Amino acid sequence: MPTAASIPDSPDSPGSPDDRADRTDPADRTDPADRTATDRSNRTARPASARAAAPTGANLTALRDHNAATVLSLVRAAGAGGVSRVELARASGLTAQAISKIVQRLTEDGLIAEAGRGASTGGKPRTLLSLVPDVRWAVGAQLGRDTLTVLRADLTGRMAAGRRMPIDLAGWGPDRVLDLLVDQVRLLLADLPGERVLGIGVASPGPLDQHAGVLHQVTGAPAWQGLRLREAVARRLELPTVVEKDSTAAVLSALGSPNRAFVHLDQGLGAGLVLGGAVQRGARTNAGEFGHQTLDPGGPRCRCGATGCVEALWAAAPTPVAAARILGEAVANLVRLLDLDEVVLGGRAVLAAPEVYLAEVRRVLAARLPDPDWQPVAVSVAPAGPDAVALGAAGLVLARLFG
Amino acid sequence: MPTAASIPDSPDSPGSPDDRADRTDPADRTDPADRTATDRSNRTARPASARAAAPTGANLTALRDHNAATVLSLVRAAGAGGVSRVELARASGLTAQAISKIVQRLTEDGLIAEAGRGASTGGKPRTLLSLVPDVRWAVGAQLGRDTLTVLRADLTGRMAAGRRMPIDLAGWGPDRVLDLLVDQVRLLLADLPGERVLGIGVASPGPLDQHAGVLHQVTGAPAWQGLRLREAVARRLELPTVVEKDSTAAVLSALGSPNRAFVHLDQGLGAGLVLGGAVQRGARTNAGEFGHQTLDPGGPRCRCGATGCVEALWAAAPTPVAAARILGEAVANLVRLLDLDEVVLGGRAVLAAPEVYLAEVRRVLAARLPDPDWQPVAVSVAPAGPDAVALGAAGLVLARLFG
DNA sequence: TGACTTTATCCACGCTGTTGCTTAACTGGG
DNA sequence: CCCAGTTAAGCAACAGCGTGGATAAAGTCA
Repeated sequence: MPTAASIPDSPDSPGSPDDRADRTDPADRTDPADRTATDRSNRTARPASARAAAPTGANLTALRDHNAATVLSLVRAAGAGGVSRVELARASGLTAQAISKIVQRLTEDGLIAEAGRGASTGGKPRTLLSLVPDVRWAVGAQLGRDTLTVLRADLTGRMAAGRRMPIDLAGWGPDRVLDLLVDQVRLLLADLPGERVLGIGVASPGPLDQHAGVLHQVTGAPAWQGLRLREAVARRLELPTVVEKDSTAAVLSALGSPNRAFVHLDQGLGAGLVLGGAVQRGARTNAGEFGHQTLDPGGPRCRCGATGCVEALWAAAPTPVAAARILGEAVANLVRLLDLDEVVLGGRAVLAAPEVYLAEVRRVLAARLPDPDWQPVAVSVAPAGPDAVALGAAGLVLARLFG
Repeated sequence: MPTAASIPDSPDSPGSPDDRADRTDPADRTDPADRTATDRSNRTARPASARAAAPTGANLTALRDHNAATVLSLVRAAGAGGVSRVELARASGLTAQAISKIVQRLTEDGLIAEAGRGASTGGKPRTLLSLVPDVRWAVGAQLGRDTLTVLRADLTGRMAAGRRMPIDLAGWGPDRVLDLLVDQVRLLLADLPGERVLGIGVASPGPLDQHAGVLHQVTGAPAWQGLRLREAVARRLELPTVVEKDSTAAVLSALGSPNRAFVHLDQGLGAGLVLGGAVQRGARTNAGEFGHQTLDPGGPRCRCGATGCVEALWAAAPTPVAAARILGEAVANLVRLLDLDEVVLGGRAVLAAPEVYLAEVRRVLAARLPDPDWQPVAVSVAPAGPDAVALGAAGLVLARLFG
């Protein structure tokens, strides 16, 4: 159930359309800088987009940043209760001395602070440390087909302020929508010094090139095709900008298992994947096309042209329970293929009947995966509710800080 | 097509059954040491096996090892042609000085050596470096239900020697099979000094706990249930030992795209996944259960109890082409969900009719994914042929060295 | 032949985490 | 009440990492 407070709708829509060079030719989508120079593998059938597996070297700065992110991440995971240096040392594998130094730096930066003392375990009691939530902020935005959501999140990933308003992505075109986006972000950040804003994450319907920040064709919105979204937003707001597919962003809307999926059932069906602790985007950053998994070759024809896609079966289901069951079957496939232990359900279709989806997905999972080797799988509804995508987009910015 | 030379069959089977304490109670499968101590997340429905996301700290030793592995990996990727220090510096992001130091250390260890000079680009010609393949060896073994494969691979991942022999996994029981395994490995390593052997990787049918190295139930072979396979092998051979599921091991049998799958169609159907450059095992190290993806709820009943599993549909297919088409449909789902750009087909069922599978999978992929956003996907048959699983198990050991 | 370019190394340096030791802070027995 | 024992955290010296500037080596080209 969506427990967190959600954004109040606020219908106002300024924005003046003017033409800028944000468009790119759909032909040259790939960034040549992304390809490694020393790529002389002698395999016969070489995949086209063998993007740098980035086995990149690390220097002392990278080492320090890595350890700082590690510690910060552990402090965040501890929540308001706090953690002691001793616990940080044990969990990170670093020595107590190293932890002390790192904690000192983080404290000087204002990111963490002492938060009381723990019970003594026979000697000097541990000093507890916790995150200072509001020294840095991340902005998250969701460009929906009919809705724009903009919010501000603190370091713990909690939403502090936000607005949601109706738009017409296809009809208005990029300039008007982006101008509106920019105005709303400026309102959110009005009383904040710029150096305390880490950046902005913008979630959009796919497919897109996440790395380059360029949209591909957005079904039914030709004006957006080839838009250099990251550049466009970064230039207007002068903030570090990250672009992400909506369902992928959503998986970062809350902390969770290192092997989890966010199943986003809105106008389309997508899945955001975190596997082995890392967000998975795939070779062309299009991973998570969950809606067009074939679940029944004899099923109804889908708008994608194929037959028996999950999305088509779901749309054709006679009752809400039947629709939820279809989703459950697809989720069972997902869990089994990737060995997930957490599935978060979200998107408007789910939020319209959360109990039905929760119950049916759990039921199908229990039936399809009776073997204890595959249990338990935690199934829940996105705590951020309708803000999950935008909050996850903000989480994408926070992720830079936490490793 | 399986081009590489494959292991000659050699039927001999010593091995004396004696009882050792390699068994573990199936109840205490999880290793308590794997769980983080500072795990006090306040989520309500916490997944049971939220194994340490391991945001572990790094010290200077780890930094050095990481950079050495990075460089070594780049040298390996360059193949026999070699790479220069300058290219290594550019690809790794390290300075030329750092590369020089690292190269010096690696050369002293005998892992790499100079391999001629490149053409001058206007000044002193570059000194080319390449891997010395046979200074270290990795052993790979596949415990099949009816076959034992044991081989030795050099640093480039090429098989140097190996044997394959029939066994009866269920009938013989662990001790006889493991004794045979140990004898065969000793034969393979007879003329090698121990310090040049990096370790052994053992692939087995799943499910298993890869991290703990403990088998779960092996269908039809109750004597193997709960066997501490890693400990048992490590104790007998006194070598670093890694255990892996067969299909997961196979994905490491050759270098390839950072987003690829090895589809292993043998007695069962499994998939080994490399996503984002990392092998994916999932929450309970059971990822890749590809055979029991539901592809047609109205289909025939599977031995797993459900209906319409890929495996059941495949088995029920009237012709080899129809069977290959089923696999193609399942692979199309996989490619679309994870955005893969490379799929390798292997296992005896594929190797029995490689052209049929290759053609059908390619055909279905082209039909199911007409959108250029999803192309090209390189589809091939495992170059290592029947040795893919064992070679991948050896690759698992090599992976330690290459990062 | 000599100027120039590129490659690779030498050496001093700053910064990292580590080690050994000291100080701080609390528990609990006599 | 005191003091031994225990645990937490900081201080100082240190080894090892990659970096930056200078330099030698080995080619090209006019």
